[in-house]
Amino acid sequence: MNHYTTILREHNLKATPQRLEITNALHLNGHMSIERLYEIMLKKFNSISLATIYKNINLMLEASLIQEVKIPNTKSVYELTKESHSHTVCSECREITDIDLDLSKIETLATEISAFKIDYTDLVLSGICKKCQ
Amino acid sequence: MNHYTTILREHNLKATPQRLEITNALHLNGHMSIERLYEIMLKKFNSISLATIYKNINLMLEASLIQEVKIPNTKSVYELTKESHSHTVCSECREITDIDLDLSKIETLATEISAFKIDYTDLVLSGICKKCQ
DNA sequence: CTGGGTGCAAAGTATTTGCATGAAC
DNA sequence: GTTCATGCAAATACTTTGCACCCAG
Repeated sequence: MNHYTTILREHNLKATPQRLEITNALHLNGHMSIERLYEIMLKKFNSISLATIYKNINLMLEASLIQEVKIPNTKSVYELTKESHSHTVCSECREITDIDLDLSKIETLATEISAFKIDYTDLVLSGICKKCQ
Repeated sequence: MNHYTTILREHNLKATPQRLEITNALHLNGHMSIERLYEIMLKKFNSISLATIYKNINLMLEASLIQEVKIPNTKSVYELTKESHSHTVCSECREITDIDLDLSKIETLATEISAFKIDYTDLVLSGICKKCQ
């Protein structure tokens, strides 16, 4: 049985073909906007509704199965939840890429400066990727 | 003459009372959503239009007079442009605060790992602020 | 005075909701 | 069989646009 079938059911979400295709598309593409996801989904389900996409994205967000990524000057994209990581975004080709960076020093410093108790840290590096330089 | 009068004119924007009040409100409040800004502006201009807010926010963004800040689980807020800095957001009181952190080590590391040429870095720390702990 | 800005109304875009039908389990 | 998801249409929310009038410079 598909991995995401199990995960969906663990969150009391039925494993419909539409939902499995959302997880599949995110797995293959990494980061997708609602708009892009809709285009992809249309290829498999020619009468899928945007409402279905929105409803499922919201349910999956609540279940922490996926996460929203907010990038400057861009619509939000969504990704499957994985270990904490940062993102790069290329201003040329617009590609969004995961990058693993150790932020613990920064977080320690921030806590010392401000007595703020950090739950999670979002870091986005904007610039030009290797290919576009 | 008001500082922002000068800056607006330098960008070929007339220094109208509405625009000066936007800069003033941002100066006093730090970070504001469109909605909150509209509420504040209504106190001074009882017939101001949301369209005026949107038009001016967009013009000021183009002029780099202000910047959009994207925070997880929240509508975008805007702030007056200043030196690069990070933000904390409290999940309890929702307050957004500036914090100065030296990100150069992280940026150097990121460049080494990925050959990505960084133009700017956005860092948001989510958690609980001192007051709410 | 003149060009650009404002407020209003309408249009456009994005997202959510209600409901009848259909599919998952 | 029962519950919940889907797709459609309508409703709501958010943002932009067009235009007549007005004000900053």
